[in-house]
Amino acid sequence: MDFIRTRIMQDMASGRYGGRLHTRFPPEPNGYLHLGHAKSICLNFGVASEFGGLCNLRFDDTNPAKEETEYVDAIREDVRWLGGQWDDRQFHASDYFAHFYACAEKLITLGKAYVDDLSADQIREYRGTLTEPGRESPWRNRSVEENLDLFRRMRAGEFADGERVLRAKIDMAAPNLVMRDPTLYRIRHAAHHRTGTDWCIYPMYDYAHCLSDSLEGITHSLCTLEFVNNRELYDWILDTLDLYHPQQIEFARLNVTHTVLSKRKLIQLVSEGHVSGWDDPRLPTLSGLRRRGVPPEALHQFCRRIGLARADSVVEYALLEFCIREYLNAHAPRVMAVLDPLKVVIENYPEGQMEEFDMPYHPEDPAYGSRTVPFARELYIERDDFRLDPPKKYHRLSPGAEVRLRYAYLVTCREAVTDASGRVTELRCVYDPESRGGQSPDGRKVKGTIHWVSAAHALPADIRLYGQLFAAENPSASQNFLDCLNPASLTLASGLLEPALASLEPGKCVQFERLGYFCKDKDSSAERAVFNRTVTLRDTWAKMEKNAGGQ
RNA sequence: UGGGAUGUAGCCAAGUGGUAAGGCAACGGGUUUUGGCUCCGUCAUACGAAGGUUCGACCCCUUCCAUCCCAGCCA
Repeated sequence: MDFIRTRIMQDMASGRYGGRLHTRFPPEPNGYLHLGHAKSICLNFGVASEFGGLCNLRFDDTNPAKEETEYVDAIREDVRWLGGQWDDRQFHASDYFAHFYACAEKLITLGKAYVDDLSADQIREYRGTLTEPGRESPWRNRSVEENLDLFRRMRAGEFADGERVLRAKIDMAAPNLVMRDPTLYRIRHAAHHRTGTDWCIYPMYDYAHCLSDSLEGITHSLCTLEFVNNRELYDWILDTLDLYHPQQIEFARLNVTHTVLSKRKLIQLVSEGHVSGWDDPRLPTLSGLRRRGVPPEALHQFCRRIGLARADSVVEYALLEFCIREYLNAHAPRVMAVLDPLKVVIENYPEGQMEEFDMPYHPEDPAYGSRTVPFARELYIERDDFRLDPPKKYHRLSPGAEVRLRYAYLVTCREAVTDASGRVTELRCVYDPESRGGQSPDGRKVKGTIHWVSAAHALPADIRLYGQLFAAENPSASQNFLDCLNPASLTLASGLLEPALASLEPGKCVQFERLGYFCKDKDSSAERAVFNRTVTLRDTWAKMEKNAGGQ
């Protein structure tokens, strides 16, 4: 049990909020959601359902310059995909602009806020530094009447952008810089994606967030660690206004190796064309992960396993891969596909003959049913499943060696045909007719089993093989994170699929046996399917070879 | 340098005075018609460091060290 759930249980037991639990997921609609947001979604919606509470979806749209409706729609889709249920509780900070304004007038009346004529640069100068206290603005002690008048005129549009701001009157010598008369409102003559030109003054995050939480009756306002300093202001505003007061609790944000989870960097990757879009399967965006074939359940497991604490941490990408494999192993139908084809001719199999094998879609779960797969004299196998000069412990095909063609027959390689350059172009094999289904008729041991497709029946397909977007473990540590971009993050292959795959719907995930999990992409056409590799299978053999090569 | 937060294995993370959970990774082995899955085993004399309190300290106290956050009219 993590510290937040522990605390929620205590609060519910003590009746602190009348035994209620109400959280919120408050994204700013200025970009797409990513893995870091998944952690927050799983937390906020998760605790709500675990403890019989509610979780609101709230768009923190207080900055008209950055926010767009496109992002609102994308965020809704992503949250829904992850199972977040907000029912009729989709809110927007912009819904509360009138309330925020009224609270601001009250703060002024209380003598706790003032209109400042200082420029942005001057405000910065007056703020002081980490070690020196700030100085009070010359406009700090205006009368309530003058402040009210000025603020109303700000709202009426009488001033230009940047001309004045509304500030809280707290303490310019506060050791916490957030408390040195923070800005509450700024003037922005800009159209807001929801309120249009109704307003030309917009509230700041610190001001809007606590008031939104309070208005919605939030009990536990969960946010990331960089807001620890802001909690003092959160509390100050609510206390000063004497309003219902939720509890802000901070947790460490998620970091994952080999990727970036900063909105700024993600926007840059998309806008500069380093990736194909927000849903590029190499991106850690939820839409990218979805397109890659990552099931939402895998993300839930991931969020459960990464834990929740207050220490900065970087989770290894391998853990995400583990969670993806874990779910897909149990839920993805098995099929056969060859990504790097090598032709095989079964010399003793009659020309023109064809037979069909019934193969289960899932070896451990009969409920997945089966399909038939055609077998004929000419096949394709994976080029990597043959070696002219096999290393020790190589269980696959090589001259004279026998392997099992998955669910079909045992075959022995008689000859490898090579071209002038020495490249193997074709394998001449013989099969054992007694081994139908892949049985060993006399109990002889055949260690290797390889996948295959019938040359005459195979479906061509484009396969996108994705690797890490960044070669470096921590791209953000580099001077320019773009320098860490992995040039091999995407490689294209022309594969051959077993015919049953013709009817697979886009968005569905399957396991290409012995290769990995693949998701049919929306770019697929009737003539040619496109598959994205979600994740490879664990490959113990590749690891053995690599370790042996290192010696 | 002021304030705040955090240090437990390669990576996460429990433990909150009674003698270091769990997961990932790694390594070894069994099983296997996926070199997949699965199963079994190994993996911190040690909790940032040094002192102190205590019968007993990861836990309490003191000092120190390291890392992260804050000087937007961003969130």
